[in-house]
Parts: sequence; structure tokens; C-alpha cells
Amino acid sequence: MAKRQPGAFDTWELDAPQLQDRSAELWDHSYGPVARRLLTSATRCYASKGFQATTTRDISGGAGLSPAAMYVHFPSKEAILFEIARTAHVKALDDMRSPAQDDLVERIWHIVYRHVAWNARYHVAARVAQYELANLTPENYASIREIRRETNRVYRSIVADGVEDGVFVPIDIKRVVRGIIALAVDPVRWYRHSGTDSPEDLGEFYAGLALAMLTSTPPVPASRTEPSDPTQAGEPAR
Amino acid sequence: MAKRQPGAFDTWELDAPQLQDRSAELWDHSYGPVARRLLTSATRCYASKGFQATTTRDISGGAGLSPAAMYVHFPSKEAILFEIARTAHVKALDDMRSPAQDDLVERIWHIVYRHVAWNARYHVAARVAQYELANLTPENYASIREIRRETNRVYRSIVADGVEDGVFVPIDIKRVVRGIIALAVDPVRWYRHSGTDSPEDLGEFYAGLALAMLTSTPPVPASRTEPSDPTQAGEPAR
DNA sequence: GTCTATACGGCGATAGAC
DNA sequence: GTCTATCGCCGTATAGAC
Repeated sequence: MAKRQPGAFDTWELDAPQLQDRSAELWDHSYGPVARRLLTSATRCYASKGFQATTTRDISGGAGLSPAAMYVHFPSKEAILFEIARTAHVKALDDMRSPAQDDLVERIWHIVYRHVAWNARYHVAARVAQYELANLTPENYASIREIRRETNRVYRSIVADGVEDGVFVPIDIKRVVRGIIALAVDPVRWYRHSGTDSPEDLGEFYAGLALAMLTSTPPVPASRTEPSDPTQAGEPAR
Repeated sequence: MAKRQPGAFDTWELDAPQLQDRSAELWDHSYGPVARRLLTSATRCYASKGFQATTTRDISGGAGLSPAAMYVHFPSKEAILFEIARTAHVKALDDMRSPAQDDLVERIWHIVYRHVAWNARYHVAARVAQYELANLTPENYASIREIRRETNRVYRSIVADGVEDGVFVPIDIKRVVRGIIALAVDPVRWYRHSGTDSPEDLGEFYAGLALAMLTSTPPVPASRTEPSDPTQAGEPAR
């Protein structure tokens, strides 16, 4: 079987996730080395196979341990997921809000730039943090949700200021911010370190897109529009 | 417990997925009524709990059958997932490319508009189609991938024409298209029919964002930029 | 703190009557 | 084509020795 091409246009596979994966850098050092190895192994497993398809044997085996040893460090599979998601959300938020220029164009540019670059650099952990939330307990989900809410607030306050100042065009703030975040998060789905884009390249590109959305009033097509018909006939060939 | 709020800003929960869910309209009528009920039930289960967490008992029970009866209609749980993903991808593609105006601004506007509206209207099935692909066999995944590739081509050819004509600004075509599609797909994650936005409202909004990205050269911040430092010290409070 | 061994439950899928 | 019953397997998590 041929290896996946770098820069594949669209993919869900994550083979050989260990390649150039930087998740090992992320974990709090209040965890000992064995616990951190477990977190790294779990991150790779969850990212490539999903939480439910990952077994405790996968996780412990990836850290060079027996399944039973895992329970000395974490009370459950879900607790490991929570710690991964919590760490990724906190670190990404922390990273993206560090610089605080005055100019609103600079501020939004930098936030998108750093958010995207972080998501690309740590795409394995970030993917778990974005796509496995449904597997958390309600309490743990609520906790992550608070961090996500804060991320939203960071974006919204800048956009709101820009709209008020007239630096940005008048626009529905919640909706654009949701759009900008959707762009910033998308790389976790397909980014690979083996491709040609560096995390920073990508951050610059998406920051430009975000600014385009905030600073231009797009042309409105004249014909708008007979609503699309969901009951249309044409069945595809089977 | 309180019900989820309409228009929740960001969510992965999908409670009571049966509410106003329109997936039942989607299935090919070469399937009999029982098979279609199974597809609808499976769509709701996969969307709310994920493929791996869904049991054959969930699916069959939701269609009013015993687990064994399912196997008369489909050979496996995975075959049902494939049929859902295939149908959603084909119908969405089919819907979005039906109108064919000459004007390139109109064309991209309509494609995004219809793509977004479709994803919102059928968000339950579309969510399964977007988020459960990792659970397909390699062969079935490859088949879906072809449809996704075609979707990409549809977008790319319009954008390429527009850039060549000078209607759109010069821009990396693959990268913007990836961004536009990321925007168009994002609603499957959070859209609810109980919210205030109609699928068409949302389509108009995102079509505007896509045009903004294609028709404006955003301001470039002067200070660009000390690369973000991933090894920064500050640990979050635990 | 790590191991081996295992309890216990629930999973996907099948057998065979009707 | 649907049912009841069940097989065989493998999941998470625990017991208890070292």
C-alpha cells in the first residue's frame, strides 16, 4: 500500500500518527513521565481511531505498559480524554491571546494567525480536543465548554470593537466569529507536518481570509433566489 | 435538566435528534420502507452517539425491530453507515450544482448558498457523513472520497475561472476552496431547526463571506511577526 | 507501580422456529 | 421477514502477587 500523500486535499485517515507528532510537549509536568507517556499514547490512539474504538490495551501498549498499570495513573479512559481536551483547549487559548497590540486589524490578524498555527502544530492533540468531545461525561464536557466560550469571547470582543470603530464593516458578530473559528479549527482535520505548509504559513493565509471577511462588503448577486428544492427528483446512479 | 437552548453557540450534544429531523426524506426508494426506517434510525443514532457507541440494538429498536431483523436488510452496521454517507454526499453535491448561471459571482454565491442550506436542512445526516468517515472500510472510504473530490472540483473550477477573469483577486485556489468548504460544512456541527436561522438565511450569510474572501485584498498588518513560541512557560491553573 | 490473570458485561452477528 | 435465543468474542476494569 502506498503511503498517504503529503498535503492530501481532504482526509480523515491518520496513519502512523507518531510521525513528527508534538503532543508529548503539551502535558503539565505535575504529571510524572509515565502519566505523560500515557497521555501521548492516548492522544495518538484517539486521533487515529477515535475514542470509542481505542482500547485500554492500545493506550497502555503504546506507552509500554500493561493495561492494569494505566489505572494507577488515571481512573478511566474518559479521564485521559478529558485531560487531553482540557490541556489542548487551555494551551491554545493561552497561546492565541498572548500578544496585545492596540490596532484592531493587528489584533484580529494575530489571534487568527496564532490560533491556526497552534492547531496545525499540535494537530494530533487538537483533533482529539475538537472531535471527541461527545465522549466526555456531562460534567467534563461542561468544563471544556467554558474554555470554548472564553475563546469565543476573545474573538467577539475584538470584532465588536472593530465594528464599532468602523475599522470593520457592519456584520453579525456572532456569525462571523463562528465562521472565523471554523476556519481556524479546520486544519486539525487535514494538517500534516510532512506537507509543504508550515503552521505559520497557514496562519498567515487564514488570518488574511478572516480580515477579508471583516473588511469588505461583498457583491450581492442580483438573482436571489428561488429556494433550493430538497425533493428534487434526480437519483444518482447506484 | 433544562433543554438545550436554540442557537447554542457551540455544541456537540445532539439530544432528541428525532425533533424535526428530515433525514427520512433522503433515502433512495429502491430501498423498501423498512430499510428506510433503519437508515433513518441509524442516522439519528450515529449523529447523537457516534458510530462506535451505537449498537445494532439501538438501530433496530429505533426502527421498531429486533436486532436480527436488521441483517435481512443490511449486511452490517458499517454497510448502513456507508449508505448514509454515500446518500448525503451525492445528494448534497447534486443539489449544489443544479443552477448554472454565467456570471462567476452568481455561480459561487449560489453554490455556497445551496451547499450551506443543504447541510443545515439535513444537518443530522450531514453530520454523520462528515464526522463518521473514519469508521468506513478502506474501500467504502475511497468511494466517498471520490464524491468529495468531485465537490472540490466544482468549487475549484469556478474559483479558478474567476481568478483568471480577474473577477476574483489572485489567491491560492486550493487553499481558499478548502476554507470555503470548511465554512459550508461547519453548520452540521451546531445547526438546529429550533434556532432562529433558516437554512436559507445561513446560506446567504456564508455565501457573502465566501465572496468577501474571493473579492477583497485584506489589509496586511505591519508587524509580522515574531513566530509564536510553543514552549512558552505559563502553565494554566489546575 | 507494574505485572498476570480474570471477572463481568455487552457487543456484532447467526441459528432456527414460525 | 420477523422473532427469540444464543454464540463467541473482546471490552473496561479489578484482584492480588511481586
